[in-house]
Amino acid sequence: MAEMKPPRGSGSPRRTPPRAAHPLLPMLLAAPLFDAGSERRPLTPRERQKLANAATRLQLPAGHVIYREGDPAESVFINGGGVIVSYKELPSGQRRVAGFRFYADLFGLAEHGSYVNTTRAVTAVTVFRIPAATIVEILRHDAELHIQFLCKVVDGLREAQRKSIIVARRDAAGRVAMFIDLLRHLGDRKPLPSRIELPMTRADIGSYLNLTAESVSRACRRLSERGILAFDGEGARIVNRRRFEDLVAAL
Amino acid sequence: MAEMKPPRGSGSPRRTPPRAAHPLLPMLLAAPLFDAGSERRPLTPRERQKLANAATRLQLPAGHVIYREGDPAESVFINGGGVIVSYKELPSGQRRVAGFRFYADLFGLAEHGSYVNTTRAVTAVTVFRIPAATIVEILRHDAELHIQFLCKVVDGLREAQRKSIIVARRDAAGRVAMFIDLLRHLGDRKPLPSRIELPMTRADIGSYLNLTAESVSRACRRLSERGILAFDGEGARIVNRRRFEDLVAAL
DNA sequence: CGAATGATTGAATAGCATCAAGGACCGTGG
DNA sequence: CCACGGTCCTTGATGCTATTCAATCATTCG
Repeated sequence: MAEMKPPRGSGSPRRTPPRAAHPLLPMLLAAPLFDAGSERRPLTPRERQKLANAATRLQLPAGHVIYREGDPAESVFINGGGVIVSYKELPSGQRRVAGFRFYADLFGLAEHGSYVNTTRAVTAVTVFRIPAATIVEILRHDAELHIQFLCKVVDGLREAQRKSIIVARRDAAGRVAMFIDLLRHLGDRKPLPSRIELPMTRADIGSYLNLTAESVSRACRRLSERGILAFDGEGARIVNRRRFEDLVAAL
Repeated sequence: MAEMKPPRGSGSPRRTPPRAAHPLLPMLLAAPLFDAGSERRPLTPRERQKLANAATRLQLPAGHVIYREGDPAESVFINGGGVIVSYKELPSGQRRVAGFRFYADLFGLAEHGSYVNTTRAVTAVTVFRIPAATIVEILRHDAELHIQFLCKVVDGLREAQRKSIIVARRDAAGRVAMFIDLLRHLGDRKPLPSRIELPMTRADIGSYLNLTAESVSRACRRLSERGILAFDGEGARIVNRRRFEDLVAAL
């Protein structure tokens, strides 16, 4: 009765290759604060070069832990390609995924000198590491870049609030659909893709959505059965856009 | 069997008076980004004066809507005293409370020139309104204040993440306890208070915690029955600190 | 006093978590 | 080449807990 469902099993770290627009220079993309209508303004080549001069470029394999919660925060990071997961380890040993960081995302902002989350590479990634003291000095002397930085942090705040909205739904299928829609809108792709990569595990997705991996699995199956999404090896394809968007908007 | 529970009913907007440290000047309090050990540095009198010169001071009654989601974002705001709730209206008519803003909190940051949430005064409040163009100009020319601003935004990001952790709990009583603990730690009060004001409605608390007002009510009753908290008119008192902290830490 | 708002309580339902088991895939080592 | 262990995904049966629907009570305001 169940249609052919391509199981996903994979015994090891993921290996989706990162794809970066301009692999050698760090990039930030953030929505502007006050200028209505204006599109995301990317960093200028000069600004990127200024960051690059202060940054160390790292290539890390999937599974690599970039920093741990509580470590002294000596650097901030910019994702140069690939997917990174940010999470908290709870006393019970459980993980709570705070979010995923994609290309041009900023992460590693500290509180009182320590990192608040642990971050781990989901796929192979490129990251730019910038010493904290250096970035403060750069921002102090470059008001324009400072504002871009501020915009990016505000972006992070919006994402956290969007997450709250998603998690507030009670139906697991709706949460998964909204999660996929969230990923779909990342990076400002002009034609919204109909296929979305899901390199993270079901457990990671579930931890982000406040669901168990089992519930995520069941939700995916229901979405398949309803003809809304199709799940293949490491991604999902939107089968019926109408119903998908209706489900996402159904709040 | 149920012990005397002072019901809370109140037919109208709340009227808890705001208490501000220095009512005439705007204030921001934010944890520093990288300096380990250093306490929250408040704004200097000069910085406060600079903001005050650009700000309009407003006194608003409880229930007053400060701005609505989607309005053109012409100003940013600093809470000068009182409690403000920030929420989103969903198509279904439901509300999702994003958070509460207290003294020295910053709010009204836009995305693409529009406000993303609606904010409403829970109690009578004092707010400082600063035109967007002005604040950008100030930050552009005052790197130190700009960094304070950035710290405050990062603070907001942390709060949103803490909310995610709270909401991830399954038991309603635990969520309510963590919510009360969150409020307890606001403002950096030296001796943590054993009584916490709850000027917002059960529905608002529930919306913040992803619970119905009924569930909040039941959770409060259970916390009473277990001798952990006592609820009076518009607040809660910690009866057994040990068990309260155990419950809050139980993750 | 009557209307409105908010809080509380009760009973039935719906939905996810839990526990348990099985299967698919990958890398490794004999 | 193939068997093995590990990781991840899937599926099933059961129990628990918040939601829902409904009713009641308290308080404030006109």
